[in-house]
Amino acid sequence: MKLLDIAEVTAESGVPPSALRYYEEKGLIQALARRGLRRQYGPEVLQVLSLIALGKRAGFSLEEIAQMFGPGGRPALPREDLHARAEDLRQQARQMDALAQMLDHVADCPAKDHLDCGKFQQLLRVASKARQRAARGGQL
Amino acid sequence: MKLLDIAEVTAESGVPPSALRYYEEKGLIQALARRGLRRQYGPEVLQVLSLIALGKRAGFSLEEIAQMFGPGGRPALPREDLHARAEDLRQQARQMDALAQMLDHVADCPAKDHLDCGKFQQLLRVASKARQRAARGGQL
DNA sequence: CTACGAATTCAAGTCAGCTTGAGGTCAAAC
DNA sequence: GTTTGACCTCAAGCTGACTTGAATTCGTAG
Repeated sequence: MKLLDIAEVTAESGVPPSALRYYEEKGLIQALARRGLRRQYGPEVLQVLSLIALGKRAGFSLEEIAQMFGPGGRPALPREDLHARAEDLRQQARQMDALAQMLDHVADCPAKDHLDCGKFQQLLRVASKARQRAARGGQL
Repeated sequence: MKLLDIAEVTAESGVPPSALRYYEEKGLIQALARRGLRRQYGPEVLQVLSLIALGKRAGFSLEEIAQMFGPGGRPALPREDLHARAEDLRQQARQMDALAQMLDHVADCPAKDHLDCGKFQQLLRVASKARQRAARGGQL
């Protein structure tokens, strides 16, 4: 079982050493051993880092990510919460698709102001709808 | 044309006055007038705020949002950039759906560690794949 | 016309997520 | 055995997105 030096983890993941140490401090990853002072990571750390990157992109805080995927292997959250978050994510994914459509649209729409454009308005309504009082977050 | 007091905007949008003033300072919104010192907003500010909320959820900075949807009505970015961002967003939306599946899965999967679970691994691969060297961001 | 309360400005503070720098340690190459 | 260079720790600094608080300004109700 090959162990990775912090620099190797950085090379393969793109995550700088300072961030890796920070993640460790926050309980998201851990080195399997030390050689002298130096951290030695197992290969699976790369997957955990993918997971962290994914979670961050989805807007989760490091703390939330740790609760869901942190070392321990098992989430520190009740099943129902996990399913709720999943539902939220799907909602968010649809909003993102709508936003993508809006960007494509404004790129080519001739209107002087995107808010004047019916198509744009409609996309915005769709994107903002259905999220009325959905869990995480709040009102807008 | 009815003008809105800052408190009304807050009431309808959920965005606190301090944040509204901050957005104005950053050029994302603007009041149509002042009554004395008090800002008077047009109703369309609510749509702009929806747009901001959407953009934030998608991980854009306020500056990026201003470039895309800021006052001026027209994006301050070349068409190609907008389409590129749209493509990125769709990618991200798919990643979010994958993450949702992962959450649903870990909620019920009996494995002691999610990384031991083949299904989970597969979902992670799918989510992390295809984004190898896609524009915005970098390596992981 | 005074008083109230909602809004204003401006400076400073907060939090997350890192980065940077100084000073120290240690494995491996020479 | 010493030097080198990668890594370490710890404290301080930075950016983005706001919030908070003090001191002030006004429109409106009485």
